[in-house]
Amino acid sequence: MSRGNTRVTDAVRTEACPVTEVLDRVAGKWSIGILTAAAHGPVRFTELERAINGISRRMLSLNLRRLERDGLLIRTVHPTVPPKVEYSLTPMAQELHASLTGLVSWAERHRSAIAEARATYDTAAARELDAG
Amino acid sequence: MSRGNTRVTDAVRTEACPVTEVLDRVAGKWSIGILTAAAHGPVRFTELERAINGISRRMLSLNLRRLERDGLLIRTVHPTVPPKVEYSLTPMAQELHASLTGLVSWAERHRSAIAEARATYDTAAARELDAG
DNA sequence: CTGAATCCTTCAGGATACTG
DNA sequence: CAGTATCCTGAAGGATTCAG
Repeated sequence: MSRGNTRVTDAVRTEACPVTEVLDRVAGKWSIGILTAAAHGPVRFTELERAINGISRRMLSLNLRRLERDGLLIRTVHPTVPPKVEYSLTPMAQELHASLTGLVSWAERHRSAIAEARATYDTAAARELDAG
Repeated sequence: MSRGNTRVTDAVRTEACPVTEVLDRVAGKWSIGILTAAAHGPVRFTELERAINGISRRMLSLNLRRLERDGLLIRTVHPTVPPKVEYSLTPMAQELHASLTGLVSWAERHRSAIAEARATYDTAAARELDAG
């Protein structure tokens, strides 16, 4: 999520708006996908890369670091050759994943309704352009 | 939800698509705040502007349009002078708001744990820099 | 295999000014 | 009151390359 030229520090912002703090954990194009992909046990880097359709190696790495930093992911390095690194959710993240499941469920249930609403809205706007 | 010997790849691909759609509706700095602020009945534009700390008039307007387009907000114009416009959640959005409440609750419960994890992570990184 | 480093583009979002 | 229009910045994210 872009914050533009906001001058407010993170500390002040999160204190003022806890809602934003939630979003920051889940924000970004890939966080939910990573959390979902890692929810059912230890997963290797390459497995995640293959599982999450369209993610770049860079973004996967960046997001894994951020999630690990926030205490949502456990990173386990097996000192073998070739290296083997596994990621899994912390208990805290497991809870988060449960909430996210609710979101996913909502999206599945209303996906077509949203598409329809959007189409209706757009045709209405187009008609106004014709009329005006 | 697949478990056990189901391969991660298959489990995630089927979820990753709606996941992206969810995120698109909730993405952005203000969507959750707007949905939360409008959840308890019709709210006027200026009321939202005051309720949501730090939002600009432009972003409020843009997000209201987007939410309305997706069928999450109802926009009611009262042809009075001065103009009066009220926003309220559609039933679909009410359900979404229920899920979002879970997210907010999660954030409140684990906020300090996240801050602590972050501090630990950062000090560990700093120590490695010193050692190296 | 698991990354980190670098460069580059896109776009959300802030500041500001204007309008019915 | 409830917006729209314009300009601009900074962060997200993609592509590519290098490394342990």
